[in-house]
Amino acid sequence: MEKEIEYKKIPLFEGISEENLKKLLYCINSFKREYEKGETIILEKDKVPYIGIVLSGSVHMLKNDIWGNSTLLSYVTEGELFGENFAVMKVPESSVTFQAASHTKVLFLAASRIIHTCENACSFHAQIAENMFNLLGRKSISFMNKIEIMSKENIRGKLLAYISMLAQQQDSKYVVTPLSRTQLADYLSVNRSAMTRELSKMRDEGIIDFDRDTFVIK
Amino acid sequence: MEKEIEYKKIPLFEGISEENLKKLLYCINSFKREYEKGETIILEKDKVPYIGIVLSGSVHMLKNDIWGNSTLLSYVTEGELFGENFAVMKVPESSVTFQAASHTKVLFLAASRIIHTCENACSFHAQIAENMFNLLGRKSISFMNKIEIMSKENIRGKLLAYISMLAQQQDSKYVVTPLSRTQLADYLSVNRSAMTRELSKMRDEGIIDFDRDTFVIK
DNA sequence: GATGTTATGTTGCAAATGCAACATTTTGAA
DNA sequence: TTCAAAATGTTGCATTTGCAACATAACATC
Repeated sequence: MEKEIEYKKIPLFEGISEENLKKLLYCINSFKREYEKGETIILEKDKVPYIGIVLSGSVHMLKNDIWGNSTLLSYVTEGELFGENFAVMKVPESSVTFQAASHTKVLFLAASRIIHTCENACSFHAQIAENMFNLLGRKSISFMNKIEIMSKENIRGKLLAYISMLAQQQDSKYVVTPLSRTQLADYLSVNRSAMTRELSKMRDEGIIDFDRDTFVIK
Repeated sequence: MEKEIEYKKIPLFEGISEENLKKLLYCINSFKREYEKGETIILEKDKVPYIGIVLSGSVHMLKNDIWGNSTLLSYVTEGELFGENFAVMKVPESSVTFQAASHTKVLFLAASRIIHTCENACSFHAQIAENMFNLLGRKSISFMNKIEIMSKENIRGKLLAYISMLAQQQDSKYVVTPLSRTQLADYLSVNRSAMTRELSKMRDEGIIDFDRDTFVIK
């Protein structure tokens, strides 16, 4: 059995002392649940007034279309949130399914208790709301980045947009990608072999150079 | 000169009475500014501790890559927010440029005054925080939808994913799209004529039917 | 209604991409 | 180390897509 992540390492709890966290977890109606591999955590169309935090294991986010085809949209690992986009809505209905990818422990927090400050307006309560804003903004920005990259007309455009984004983030012309080739092709939604072919072409044309996980912009 | 949108029609201010709104706007350090067409509102890498609301005109969101190419990412019209994803971050630095697309009036609100409840914990202050959570969640979900659609391997897949999404939202097999063909091709990041060609093929194969802005799933 | 403008549909052709099959390299477990 | 599994690179070929050019339809303005 995998160990649970320490609460102090969870980004949503950043800046909250351990004693306060205990009180807070009680105050915001938190509860834990475990799921077997493959078990559904939240089903499409479910009401989700809760934000989930993965304590151990991992969670897949799936989307079913009206013909019944299922697509893996993303996955959530230890310490990360899921369902928060839906939970903060006025009508907190999920449009995706969350499923345990392995044996998984989840901590649920009532979103309304984070969105609305409590009567006693405790400082740590304000802190978790602030952290929540942060995380929502961060996720939105990463979505924006992906959309910007994916909207490029061809594979070369996507690769250049991706590398450009890394260069801006890392502020260098030597950039390191956290994704393997297979993962990168998946992220860009392009064929893996077509992608490596394009990378080779770009190297031949002297636009970029690369070695393993490092790209050089010329 | 275009008229400003009424404050009560701005989603961020929903549920706040006019008297309270006046106090609130003062409390959260709001201020108005006008921009000429083409004028830069927020430049990439700028610190943006403010959330912008378009009162009249419209704003373009642009992204520059490291080679200097500029891409139009989206546009923001009357009553809508911009910069909020960046403003709610701990380090509120924009990674995009905002530019007035026409003569534009903008209302700025200090994000920190929305994120942190004020000392007197007024109810309308809590309301705007709640609205802000709502809007962030909503934007995130619309990004997710777009990513899901764009990650389909080919034009047919994208069209089907788009139509499926509409069908789920409208809960019907007869769906109405708010986008023209040209706009839809743009949204899906595909060539317009290739898209209409694919639509015709799909009709020939009996998968869908369509007339103007209505699609029928068979 | 006349007329110019924009959106939409159609098609041939060139280019880009996906696919499959295979060689090579890297990784991880025993 | 040794071996199997997974990741990566390469290439020919079929398919898809973008592009350009054009015809037609819808729309707006006078």
